[in-house]
Formats: sequence, C-alpha cells, structure tokens
Amino acid sequence: MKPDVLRILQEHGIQPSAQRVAVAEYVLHTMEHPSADKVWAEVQENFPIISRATVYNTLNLFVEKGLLRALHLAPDSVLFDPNTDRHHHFIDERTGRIYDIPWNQVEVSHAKPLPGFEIQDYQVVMRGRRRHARR
Amino acid sequence: MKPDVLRILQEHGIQPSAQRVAVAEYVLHTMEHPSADKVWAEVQENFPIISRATVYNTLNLFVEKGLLRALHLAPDSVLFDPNTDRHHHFIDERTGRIYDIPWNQVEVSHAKPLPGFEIQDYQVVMRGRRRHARR
DNA sequence: AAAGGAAGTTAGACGATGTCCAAATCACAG
DNA sequence: CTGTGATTTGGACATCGTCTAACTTCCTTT
Repeated sequence: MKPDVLRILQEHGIQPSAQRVAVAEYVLHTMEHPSADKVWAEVQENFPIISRATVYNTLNLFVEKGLLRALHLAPDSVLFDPNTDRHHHFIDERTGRIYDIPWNQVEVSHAKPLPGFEIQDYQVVMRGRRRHARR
Repeated sequence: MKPDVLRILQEHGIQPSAQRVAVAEYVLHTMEHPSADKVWAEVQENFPIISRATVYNTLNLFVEKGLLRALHLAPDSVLFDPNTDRHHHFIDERTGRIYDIPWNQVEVSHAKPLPGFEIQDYQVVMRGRRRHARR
C-alpha cells in the first residue's frame, strides 16, 4: 500500500514526504468526501505530529496536481474527492452526505456553454432525501 | 415597485417590515447572485440602519419561504439567487462570477436518483473560462 | 562528513463568514 | 395606554481557511 502511494505521488510530480504520504494514505483510500479538518483528524490517528497548516497545504497541492478534486457543494466547507474520474454527485439534504453517481448514469446533451466561454468541466448536482416512511 | 414587493412578501407568507422590504427591494431586482454581506452593503445605501444579523436572518427566512434560493457553489460564501425558476449555472473559474443558464438549453435525461432516495432538485453546474480573451 | 540552500513543516495570528444570544424596540390587539 | 409576541440589534462567539516567520529536513556539492 505504501509503495503504491509513493508511486502515485511521484507520477503526479509531487515530492514525497512523511506527512504527504500520511495524508495520501488516508485520502486516496477513503470512499468518503472528507473535509480538510476531517482529514486532519484521521491522519493524526496514525501520524500524531502533523499540523493543520500542513494538511491544508498538502490537500491544496494534491488538488493542484490533479490527485484530488475539490468540491464546493456544501455551505460548511470544501470537500475533497479522491475520485478524479468524471462523475456526478448526489447530496443528501438531510445529512449533507455526498454520493458519487457514475458518469454514464445520467445523460447530458449540453448545448453551447455561454457565448464567449469555454467549458472546462461540468457535472449534474442532485439533491434529495431518503425515501422511506412518511408521504 | 414597493407595492410589488409588499405583495410578493405576503404571497409567500412573510410578515413585512421595513427591513424586510428593504432587503427584498434589492435582492429581488438584481441580476446578480449576491452574497449576504454584499446584500448588507447594498441595502445600507438606502436604509442605513440595518444590522448584519437582520440581513442574515432575513435572507434565510426568504430562502425558507421560497422567495430565494441559496447557492453553495463557491468556496467563499453562500450566494442568493432571486431566480427561483429551474435553471442551470455556469461559473467563471477566473472571476467566480455565476451566470444563469436557461433550463431548456441543456437536456438531462436523468436516470434514477440513487437507490432509496428521491430527487428534490437537480441542476447542471458548469465551470469554465472566457475564451481567448487576452493572456 | 560538512556546509549551504531549497523545500517542507510548524504554531499561532489573522480575516472572513455565519450563528447565537440577551436586550431593546416595534406593531398592534384589547 | 398596556401587555404580548414578533422583529431587530450589537456584539460575542465558532468555524474555516490563509498567511507568516521561524524552524527542521533533505539534498547537493564539495
């Protein structure tokens, strides 16, 4: 697992360091969409001496290098998504939890973007709630 | 214009007050997607004695009552959208400015939401930049 | 091995956004 | 006028994220 992470970092042009490996180990192997402070908390379990600033620096570096994607979907904080394949998102309005939706599950025929602009990226953002009793 | 706003407030079950009318006057007639502090600044031009807390309270009330929609698209702050018709959004990555895209300009054939969930709302979020403008 | 410099890390200060609270004020029915 | 509930207010507070300046680590060169 460790050599794996090391290789990934190098492939993305990121100079490895103990802290960066520790962050990558967690964030690349989670299925969640953690916030920066969540990452900090998790990483500290295995790597007690890491500062908040480093976690923020590292996550931003990873985003810049294409290892992660930053999601600005919730009011509270920026979330990080280890899944860099194109995909859509479904947000549970009640819990705020975010789920990935496979790219091909939704079909978007996108007309021109906006006069004078070019699209770099797009996705469908869905919001909803658990269907259960009630109604 | 004022009677207009008054009527709109009442139609949405919002008890009018001087401050609420002042906020509504601005926020319902702008084409922008202002942040709460932007609203505060703008409203103060015409209504100098209004506190920040009231602006936040009022905007949240308007969202709750369906007069506005809250957009969580940017890292910095929540934006408010006076256009409550369904539409998509295009975000200029460079400036952070947000543009409305008419609903029918993009076609989405949305498969099922997510097992066990129901969709309340969805939209396409596009991000891009101005094409070959200087640099 | 030693020195020097670049890269990375750190703690804490800082600014911005948004919420909360208790007190003051307002609107209005009786 | 008086009491009651709704609204507003200022400021304290919490959180998120950035910044800075000092410190440490690592790597290169000798």
